[in-house]
Amino acid sequence: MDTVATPAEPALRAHVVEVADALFYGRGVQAVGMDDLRSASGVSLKRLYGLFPSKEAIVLEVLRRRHELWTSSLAQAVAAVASPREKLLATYDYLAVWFDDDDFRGCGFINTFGELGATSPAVAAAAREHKASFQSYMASLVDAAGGSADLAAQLAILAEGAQTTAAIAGSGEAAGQARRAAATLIDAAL
Amino acid sequence: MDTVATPAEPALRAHVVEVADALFYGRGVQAVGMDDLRSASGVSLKRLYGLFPSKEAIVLEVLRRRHELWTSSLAQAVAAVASPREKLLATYDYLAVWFDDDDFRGCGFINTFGELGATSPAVAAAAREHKASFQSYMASLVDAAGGSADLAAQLAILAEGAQTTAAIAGSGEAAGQARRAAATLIDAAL
DNA sequence: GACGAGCGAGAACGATCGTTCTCGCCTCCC
DNA sequence: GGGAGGCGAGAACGATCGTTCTCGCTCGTC
Repeated sequence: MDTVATPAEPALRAHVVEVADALFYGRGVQAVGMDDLRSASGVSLKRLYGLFPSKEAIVLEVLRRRHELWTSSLAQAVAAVASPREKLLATYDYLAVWFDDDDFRGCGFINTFGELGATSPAVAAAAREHKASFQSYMASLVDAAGGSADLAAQLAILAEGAQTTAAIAGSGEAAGQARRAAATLIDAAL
Repeated sequence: MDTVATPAEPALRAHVVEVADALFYGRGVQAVGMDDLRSASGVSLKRLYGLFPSKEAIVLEVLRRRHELWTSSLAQAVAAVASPREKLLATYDYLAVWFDDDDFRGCGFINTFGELGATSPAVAAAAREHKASFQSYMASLVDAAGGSADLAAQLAILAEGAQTTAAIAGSGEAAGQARRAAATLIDAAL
């Protein structure tokens, strides 16, 4: 039977992607070599290239995982509160918790887009799809609250701005500022 | 006397920085080699390393120039209108014009921060100072309009969010959405 | 016209990258 | 127990990077 020493291929892929995510997010994609990924994951180069055809494929898989984690965590935070208005504001509370992580370094999609978006169409598309997904999620929440599509776009812009502001300034206070702005916009619109 | 063939050193530096800015902004810093900069600028490698001690020094000079251009262009757009409220909104009109540039690819500071912020403290500091400068400029405009510091932070976050949204989505409509949100926040606060 | 300083073009260099290959060892099956 | 297949460790490879060096030419000066 399988022992710890030989995990099934899907579990190994997941492990590699998780380690790669931490490395890429913390240092930038181009600053992490395949050998760094090998040491950090304990998976040999031969196996890495058996699991993934190239480094870019790993990058895309990392972005896919990050999108899923973000989406489900946000949905969980939204589900924890009751009213449509609270659900809208829950987004910014979720951001506040995230910003206070010690290793918070901004939105991984924005960072990777800035680094590789101009050279890798696949990376640019992944970032675009992630942001479009968030915008349409916000639109569904706003719709449930009786707001317009324009309000949804405005709330999404606030969330984007809070992420880059918190990342570059190195402080999490942008989450509270964005939350107060969102509350003002919501109350003015409804 | 000096002819076209031997421009003075400051003019040559300015030329190199301008060309480097276009290359770095369009493709990302790490995707542009010193040889690309040599071909694009027509300045030999030996001269490049006589003008600047390293590639990173050129990157920092590019960011410094970009900060000055952004700051003075924004001030000019703000000066063109009269009332304090209009001056606040002029920021977003300025963004709208910028977003419609064919080669708009987001905020150069955000992009460079995402690419090199984790590895180069100097780049991270340049991005931080640029954003802090913008925030304090917004704060002075808000103060002149009789608004609070929190309103200033909120308006700055809207501008940040519009930049990344426009960059990744590839469309400039975020400027108008951010402008309408800003108007709502201003009217609610004053 | 001879000479020396300075410059451009590009080779050279050492480092590093993504990717592949080699080799030795371990393990599993008959 | 013996042979074969698969794996890990790391060398190898070709490309590319930032940076420096070499060489030959051009020019200004006496």
